[in-house]
Amino acid sequence: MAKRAPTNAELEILRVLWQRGASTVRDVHESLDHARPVGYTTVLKLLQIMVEKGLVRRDASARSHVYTAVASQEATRRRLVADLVRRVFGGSRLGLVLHALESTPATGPELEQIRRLLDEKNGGRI
Amino acid sequence: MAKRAPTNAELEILRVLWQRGASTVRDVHESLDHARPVGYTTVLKLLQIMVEKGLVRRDASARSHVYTAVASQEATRRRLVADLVRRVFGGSRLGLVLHALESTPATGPELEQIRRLLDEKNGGRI
DNA sequence: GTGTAGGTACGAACAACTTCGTACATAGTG
DNA sequence: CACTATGTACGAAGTTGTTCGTACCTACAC
Repeated sequence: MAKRAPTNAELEILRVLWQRGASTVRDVHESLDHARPVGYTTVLKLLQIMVEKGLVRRDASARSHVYTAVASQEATRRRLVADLVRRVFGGSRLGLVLHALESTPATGPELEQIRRLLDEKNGGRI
Repeated sequence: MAKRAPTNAELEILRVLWQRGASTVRDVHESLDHARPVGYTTVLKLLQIMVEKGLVRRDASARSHVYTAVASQEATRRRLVADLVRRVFGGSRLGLVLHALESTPATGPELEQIRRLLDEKNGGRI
């Protein structure tokens, strides 16, 4: 492991890669949120850095290199959530859960979904 | 608002202020986690910056200035969790809740606590 | 062949964070 | 008074993240 967590700009690029799958710089550049325009070479540079960090893999066999996310969105979320838990909740994952539950809108279907998940967990344990 | 979120080093200082209440630079410096030692003037500088950012208030009436956290720990947590939800879960707070629940250790008492909170929320509605 | 469109590489600049050295002020002690 | 201990202020350097300009390469159309 020892991989540094993705930064903000890197996360935006990863989001594109997770959604589109393997992509060229151009693909990523065009798929990026157009609300905050960013230069083509900026995306290129970021992807190069991300290769060095081990966040993406590069296939350079074609003229336009093709990039793929190394870590899954789920794994990355775990990583980032764990960081937050450590930094902000003193390492207590339960702390985050309770906090998140408290400030979550209590619409019926959502509560249902949560309750279902809880039941499953309970079912798993004896 | 428009306040920038506290950085890592700032969070560590805030943790001390929340725990100890109003404190001098020396207080904070000594209470800081000694695992990663940091210079006295570093803490001072950080506190000065935090005053500018509006993260802490300073009482300069005594020779040793006294600093107090402006935002509560709870409010700061809300802020940071909201940032994470935006950056990592595309703004879906429920996404975070489900994620956090899934990767939370399912010890009995904890599940109980969560269930109780859920019941309260339900009671609140309707 | 020549030119152009589209590609990569890379250096440089700026901003934010973090750290600390150094300068300077002042309370208190002998 | 002189010295020391304890404060604050501030500049500056190192690091990381982000952005982009510029240089250079090459496929392809004419």
